[in-house]
Amino acid sequence: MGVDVAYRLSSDRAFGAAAVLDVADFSVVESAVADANSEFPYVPGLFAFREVPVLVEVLRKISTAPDVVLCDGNGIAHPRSFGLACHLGLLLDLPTIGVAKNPMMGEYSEPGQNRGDRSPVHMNGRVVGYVLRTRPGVKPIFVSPGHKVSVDTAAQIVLDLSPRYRLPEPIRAADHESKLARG
DNA sequence: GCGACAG
DNA sequence: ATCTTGTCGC
Repeated sequence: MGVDVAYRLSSDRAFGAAAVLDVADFSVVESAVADANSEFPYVPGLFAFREVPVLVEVLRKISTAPDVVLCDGNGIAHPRSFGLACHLGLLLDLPTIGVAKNPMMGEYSEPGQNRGDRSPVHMNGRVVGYVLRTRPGVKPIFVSPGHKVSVDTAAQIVLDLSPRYRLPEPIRAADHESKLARG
């Protein structure tokens, strides 16, 4: 499953979406959307307080039990080692993985140019995530565990769920749904 | 103190 | 993230 939130700046509303996919063919099995007023502003490090509320709402509408939830943002690769994916996972008691398009924390080196190439992201001498190349020659993504998933498993799952595009299919699907709901 | 800083 | 038109490429 993938989750994402789209905003309508002009009307101050947030549209959360969740999409459950079948790993066999990446088809969308179930999806749902929910909207709410965006209460909390975007503050780096406090991202969860902005998006978790509407995401919890939309997940209440999903009846399929997901194996893992991919979130737009970070997991433990966070200043307080507790990003959006950690909040959502602990709150719902579900395995979660953070998938960010840009780095926020940690030290890392540029991964190779081939699909699947990755470099560990270190924080205080610990590996908190991976910079993962999902498409050859394309900007890599930043993967870190949210809840109940190891660093290596998180990277492997995300790579497996990104067969064709830079971002994993579940997140692409959720992003699409949230934007449709936003109008 | 200064700079960096997911979406 | 959002606001926006066209444009280059498979």
